[in-house]
Amino acid sequence: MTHAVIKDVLAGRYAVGESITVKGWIRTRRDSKAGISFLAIHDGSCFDAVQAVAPSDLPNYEAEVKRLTTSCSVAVTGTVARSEGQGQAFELQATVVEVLGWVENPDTYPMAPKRHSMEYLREHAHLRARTNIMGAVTRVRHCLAQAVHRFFHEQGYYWISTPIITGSDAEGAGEMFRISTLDLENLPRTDKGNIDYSKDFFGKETFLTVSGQLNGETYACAMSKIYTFGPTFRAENSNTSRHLAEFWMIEPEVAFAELKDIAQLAEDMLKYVCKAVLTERADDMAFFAERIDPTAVTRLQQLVDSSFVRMDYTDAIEILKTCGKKFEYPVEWGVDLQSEHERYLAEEHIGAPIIMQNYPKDIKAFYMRLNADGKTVAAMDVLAPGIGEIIGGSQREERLEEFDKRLAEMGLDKEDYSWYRDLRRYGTVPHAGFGLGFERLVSYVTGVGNVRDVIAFPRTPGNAEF
RNA sequence: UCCCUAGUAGCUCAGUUGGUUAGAGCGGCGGACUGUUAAUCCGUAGGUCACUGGUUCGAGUCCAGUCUGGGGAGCCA
Repeated sequence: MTHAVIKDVLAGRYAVGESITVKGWIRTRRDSKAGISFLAIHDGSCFDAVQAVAPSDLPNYEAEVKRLTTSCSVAVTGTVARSEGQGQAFELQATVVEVLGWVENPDTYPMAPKRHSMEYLREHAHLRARTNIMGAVTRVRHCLAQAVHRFFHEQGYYWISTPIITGSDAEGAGEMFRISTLDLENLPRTDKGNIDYSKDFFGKETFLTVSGQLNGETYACAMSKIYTFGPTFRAENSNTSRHLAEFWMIEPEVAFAELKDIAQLAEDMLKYVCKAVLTERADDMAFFAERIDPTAVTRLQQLVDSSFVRMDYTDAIEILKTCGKKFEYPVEWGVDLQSEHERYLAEEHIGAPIIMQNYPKDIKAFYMRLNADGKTVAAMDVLAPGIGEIIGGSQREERLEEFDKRLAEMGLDKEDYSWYRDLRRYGTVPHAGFGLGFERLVSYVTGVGNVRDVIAFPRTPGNAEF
C-alpha cells in the first residue's frame, strides 16, 4: 500500500477512489451521532491535518478507534474521497485503522489539543514539536535556511564550513565556552603553578567559536565570495528574548566590496528569503497572522516591496536629539545607540528596517575600516522593527599600517593576529561582510517573539535540557 | 548581572479588607446524539495553593529567604 504524505493527499495528488495509507499522529478525534469517528491526523508535511472517517463497522472500532486520543500514532488505510463536510476538499474513508502507539495516560499527556503558553511548551521541548505552532515554526525555519543557501548559491558564493572549535582567543565578539579533555579534579600544572594547557587535547587552550568571520575572511581573500552558516556560541549571561548561548549565524564575506555593497547584499538577501517564505509557506504564515501576530504577512510583503532606508549614525543622532522624545539614556555623538533609540528610529520614525552606517570608531571592533574623516568606521547594522539589531557588518580594514595602528590603540597584541595580519601582507584587497543571527530572522519572520521558541532545543544560561 | 513581575487541578485562569468544605473553562473518564471541524449536551474524578521559615486565634491571601518562569535593561547576532 502506498504510504502517502498528507500534504499530497490534501493537494489532490491522489485520485478519488484510490486506496492509500497515511501515517502520523492524532490531533483530535470527534465522534459523530452517525456512529462514526473523525480522526484528524498530522505528519508534519504541511500545516493542515487530514481527516480520516472511521465507520463503526471497523472490527476495532469500539475497542480501539473510540479510545484514540491526541498524539496516538496511527497508520490509516482508506480510499480517497471528496469530503462531504466543510473545511477540506479531500478526506480518507478508512478501511483499516492500525494503532502504532498509544498515549499511555491521556489524562496527564502534556500536549492537550488547546492553546498552551509558549513557556509551558518550552518546558516540554521534546513534545512541543507536535503542536501546530512548532510545526509551523519548523517548516518556516527550514524554508528560510534553504532560501539562504539558494540565494548565495545563485549569486556565486561558496559555503565555507568554518571550525566550531577554535584556538583563537582573540575573536573579540564575547565570552567563550572553554572546551577541554583535562581532568577537572586533577589539573596538570606548570612550574609556575598555572594550568598546563600543553597537556590538553589540542596542546593549547581551545574554545567554541563566537564567529566564523576571521576564518571566513581568509577564504573571501581567495574565493572572492563566500558565506558561512553554522552554530555559534556565546557564554554571556544574557537573559533576553533575543539571545541564545548557542545560535546559528550566517556570515557572508565579500572581496572587492565596500560598505555600500554589503548593505545592498543584506537588503537583497532579506527580501529574497522573505519572498520565499511568502510563496512557499503561505499555510504556516496564515496561521501566524491569525494566532501570533496579525501583521505577520503584511509586514513581510511590505519588506519585500520597500527599499531599506540608509541612515548615517551622525544623522541618526541629530534626529534623536531634535525629535522631542524623552529618552532614558541621553543622546550625544560618540555614545552607542541604546535599544530605546533603535526602536524609536525603526518603529516610529521610519516604520521599516533601517540600515544604520558609519559609527564612531571608539564603539566598534578593531577590524573595521577607518573612514576618511578619521572618526568613524565603515560599519553597518540592520535594525528591524520589533526585534532591533538583526544584522551587524562592516568593511574590514585591509591596510596593514592602519590595522596595526588600530591594534595598538586598543592595546591588542600583534602576535595574536599573525595569520589575520598575513591577509594584509600578502595580496590584500578591500573586503566586507556581515553577520545575521538566524534565530532573530526566524523570530522576525514568524512574529514569534522569543528566539527560544524558534530553535528546537534552546540553550540559555542555566538551561540545557533535552 | 540589575530592575519589575508572577508561581492555585493535566493545561489556561478566578479566588474580595486574612475567616466555614479553594472554584470555572478546556482536557481526561462514563453516557447521549444520523457527517463532525478545538462538535454539542448530561454526568464524574481530579489540589502538599512552588519551597522553607515567620506573623496571627486563624494564611492561597501578610512578611522574609530560596528556586523557577516572564517583561525590561546591559552585552550582542
